Amino acid sequence: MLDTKNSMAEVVYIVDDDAATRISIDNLIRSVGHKTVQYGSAVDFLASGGFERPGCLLLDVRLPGISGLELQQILGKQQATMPIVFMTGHGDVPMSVKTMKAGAVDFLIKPFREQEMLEAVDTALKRDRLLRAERDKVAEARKRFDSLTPRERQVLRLVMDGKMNKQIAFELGVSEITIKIHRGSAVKKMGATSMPELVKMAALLDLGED
Amino acid sequence: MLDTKNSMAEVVYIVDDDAATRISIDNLIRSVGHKTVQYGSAVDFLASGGFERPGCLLLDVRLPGISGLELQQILGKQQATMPIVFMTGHGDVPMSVKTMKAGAVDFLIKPFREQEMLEAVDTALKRDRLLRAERDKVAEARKRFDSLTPRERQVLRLVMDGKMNKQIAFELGVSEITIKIHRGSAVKKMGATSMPELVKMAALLDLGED
DNA sequence: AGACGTATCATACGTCGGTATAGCTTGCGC
DNA sequence: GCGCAAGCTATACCGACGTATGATACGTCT
Repeated sequence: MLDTKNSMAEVVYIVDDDAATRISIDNLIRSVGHKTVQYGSAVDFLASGGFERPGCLLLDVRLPGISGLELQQILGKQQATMPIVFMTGHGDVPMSVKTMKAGAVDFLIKPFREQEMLEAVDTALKRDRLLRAERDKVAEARKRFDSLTPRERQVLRLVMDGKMNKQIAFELGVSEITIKIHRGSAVKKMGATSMPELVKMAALLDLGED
Repeated sequence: MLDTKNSMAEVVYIVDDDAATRISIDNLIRSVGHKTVQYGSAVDFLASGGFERPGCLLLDVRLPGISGLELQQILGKQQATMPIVFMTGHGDVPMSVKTMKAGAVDFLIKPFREQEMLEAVDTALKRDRLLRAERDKVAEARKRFDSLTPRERQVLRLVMDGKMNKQIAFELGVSEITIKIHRGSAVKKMGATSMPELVKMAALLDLGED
């Protein structure tokens, strides 16, 4: 019962080249019940593949080899959207602005107050849960949509545009009964049990959007 | 034909207590075809009520009376979400991070490159158009939804949950034909011509969301 | 009292969506 | 060539949806 609440599989990754700092932060984060993993460089973190796991990243700006800023770029180019909290002793405004524009959760100046860091971690983990939940829903919808035949996809798009079966039939130059067949199997494959549910799934896929 | 493209009714508001800086920025912004209005203080800008008009705000952090930071807070508490580009000669990292977290588009250090400023303005205006378009759609949907009777709203919510007329009738303890009546007038009042369209409108109002 | 909006219900009719059954063609891979 | 998925079509039937017609009841505002 030690592992309660929001620390399930979530890991707070700490990447800093200074061992003392790392350990200090590690203790702080673990004191509120989060799991942690430390790395001394961006390369080590990347090699671990942990960036795909649920959690967040506490990242020093200055690092040997790949810098924190570069790591953010690299992660950004992937689908990996792990929330990042930057830490630095020597930060300037343009640097902080750049990272924030790129989606960083926070940018803390060492030495920071413990409370600041803990709040940033909370925000980051919360954001990760939201993004992850959204991404999973989209991925599931995408998977189902990809299982449709080309014709089924085509029909589904027109259905999402609010067109009636007979109109779709006319547009595609086929008979209405054919549309009914395609529509029926499309809906079944998508796993929707009602029109509203289907429309919400389609919205996740940018189908028939305004 | 001088007023083309994206400068229709959009105004770039410049708030800075230094007249020379103001004029310099004003010239720059107008040189690329944007309309501008200058203010020497946050109070003057607020008094003008311009924050509800389409456009963006170039805001000095240091201002007499209400500071730029405070102005951002004030605007944030309203529905007014005018995109803000901060400018300052003496900014620190915590300040820039705070404003970025509060939604600022950019945070520029004087002296800045002209290109930086123009790009920030473009981003800000683009964001304003998007937010404004979204806000208008929501407002329109809200207006129509508010014109429904309580019963119609209730029925519509259940329809958005994917429930059939007969199920809704059972849940509300009335006959199915009654539901059909309410549903029919609700759909008509909402102005939707198809289920997908209706669901999308409902999504804007957080009706029957997952 | 009368007008109005809201809510309720019934009957009837027409449209739309959905499925089952059954048959046809085409193209691809083995 | 054979099997198979995809696509197309027809007939038939049923349930869900929608609307028109007509009616009752209740509360509010004037």
